[in-house]
Amino acid sequence: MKGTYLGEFEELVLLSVGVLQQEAYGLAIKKELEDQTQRKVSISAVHASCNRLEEKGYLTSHFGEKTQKRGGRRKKIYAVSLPGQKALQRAQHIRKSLWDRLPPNAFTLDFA
Amino acid sequence: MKGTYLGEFEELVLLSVGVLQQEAYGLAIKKELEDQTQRKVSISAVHASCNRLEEKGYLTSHFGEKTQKRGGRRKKIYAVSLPGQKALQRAQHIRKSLWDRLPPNAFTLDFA
DNA sequence: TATTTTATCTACATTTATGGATAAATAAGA
DNA sequence: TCTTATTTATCCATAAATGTAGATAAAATA
Repeated sequence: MKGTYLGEFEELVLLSVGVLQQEAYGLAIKKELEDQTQRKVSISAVHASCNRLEEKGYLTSHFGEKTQKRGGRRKKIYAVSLPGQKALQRAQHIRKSLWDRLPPNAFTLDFA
Repeated sequence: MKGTYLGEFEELVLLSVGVLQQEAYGLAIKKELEDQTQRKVSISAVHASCNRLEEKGYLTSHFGEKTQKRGGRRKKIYAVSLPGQKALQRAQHIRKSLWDRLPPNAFTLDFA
């Protein structure tokens, strides 16, 4: 089972890339994750995760054009590949199938 | 971020325990996971994961009664604690909030 | 006593997240 | 042009978390 799944953090990174579109590069991904999760995320973790996702074929990347406004190295822009989209779908599907099998009142809390 | 989240495998284990109710013990959890994920899961991974989830307070456990029909050590029956339910809820919520932020046509695939 | 079912333990390899240092690319100013 | 500041990626070493195999022990029935 090791390494065969999307990790949870990886899944969030993939989703963030989908959300950010043309602005999906390291720092922006970090910020998006921090906003949504309310936790501190290290930039190294984001880069490491993106590299791994690219190795796995779930992300693609290209370097952005230079802009007039800022200094700084070019942004490495990521996009979710088709296999990446399928991996997201698969993860969702597995959870949903378990979710659907939960007996009524399995939990005290209301899972709206 | 390390260790602050439910891992993906842990999340599936929690859900399986919710599904199985009174039958939520090692082997049954393994089977449930294998059925739903279509992958091989080692029994050690299940036990290790349950132990860790119990340490984190997301699962509780008690030993089942002896049954007439079989030999064998008593089953250790798990249940999802309230914090465990909240952790599941939180994981869902974070994904949903990213999901909702996806621009239309962010993905080629249809995420029904 | 033997057999079955299950948990527990131990050791380990792999994966993941992090911090910190460094390098590259760019713009702006002297 | 030269220098400096800025923005970003890359690299490295490491700590922590995760999943696994394999051995062992315990509890139960026959």
